[in-house]
Amino acid sequence: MVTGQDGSVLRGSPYRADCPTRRILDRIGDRWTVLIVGALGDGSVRFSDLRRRVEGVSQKMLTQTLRALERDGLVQRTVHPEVPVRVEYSLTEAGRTLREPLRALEEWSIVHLAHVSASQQAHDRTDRSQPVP
Amino acid sequence: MVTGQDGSVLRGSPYRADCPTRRILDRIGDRWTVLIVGALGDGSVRFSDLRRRVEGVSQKMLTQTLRALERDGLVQRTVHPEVPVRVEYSLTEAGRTLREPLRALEEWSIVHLAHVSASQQAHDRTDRSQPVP
DNA sequence: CCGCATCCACATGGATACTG
DNA sequence: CAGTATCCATGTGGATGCGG
Repeated sequence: MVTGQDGSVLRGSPYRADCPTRRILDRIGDRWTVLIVGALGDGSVRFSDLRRRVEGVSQKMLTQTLRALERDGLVQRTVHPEVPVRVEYSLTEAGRTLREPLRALEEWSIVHLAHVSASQQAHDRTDRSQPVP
Repeated sequence: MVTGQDGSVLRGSPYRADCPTRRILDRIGDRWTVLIVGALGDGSVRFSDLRRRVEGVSQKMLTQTLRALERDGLVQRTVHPEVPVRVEYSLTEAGRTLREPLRALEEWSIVHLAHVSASQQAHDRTDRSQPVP
């Protein structure tokens, strides 16, 4: 929606369906993608291990997220046709590059979480009429 | 993420409600936060301007997101009690620091979007049975 | 073991109408 | 202008059961 031909940010619309940032955020902005990318790390992890590492994820969402990442060329899926089927996942080279900016965000989170939490509590104490969930 | 207090990656649970990354992602992972932070930039922007800059956002979501950011101490809200009320928003110092990791992510998006899109199309051509929404 | 299919609860967010 | 309040459509994601 809202597609402007000019690249102006202030005049034009920064919110466009084809905006790279928007596209990527729609991908990694979900509940699990970032955690899964983190959990994959450098190695090759099988499905059940992954499920244990990313505690709280349902197998539906794990599968779904992995499929999306695979489609995006960020995750490699390898099936070992053994007796009990073994499937391993690993980040592709492109996938590994995603870890950097993600780590930057993680850093920020760790550094600023205390400040953010303090702000929230101070704000909640100040304005009792808006208990913001 | 995936970092427990003990530093263990494989044993502990990376998914915990108090995980800093999880907390932050829950905040900025929504549809508008990142765009609004970007639209605020360095200056002071009034509500209606903001709404125009972040085209596509409803006033409900704009208000809601700004309130959350304000509560987090990332956005400063200033009311000018003039005839037609004028309200201006700007990033706090903490809020401005968020722009760096966000920019890193944006950079990544721009650099890798082509690759990701290509992967998607290749994947969709290869496997017609799973059109992955 | 890995994953798909189905049903369903809930949160997100858009449209609309009204206030100060 | 800058919200607040309400209703409602939709998407996300959890639970469960089945299949290869």
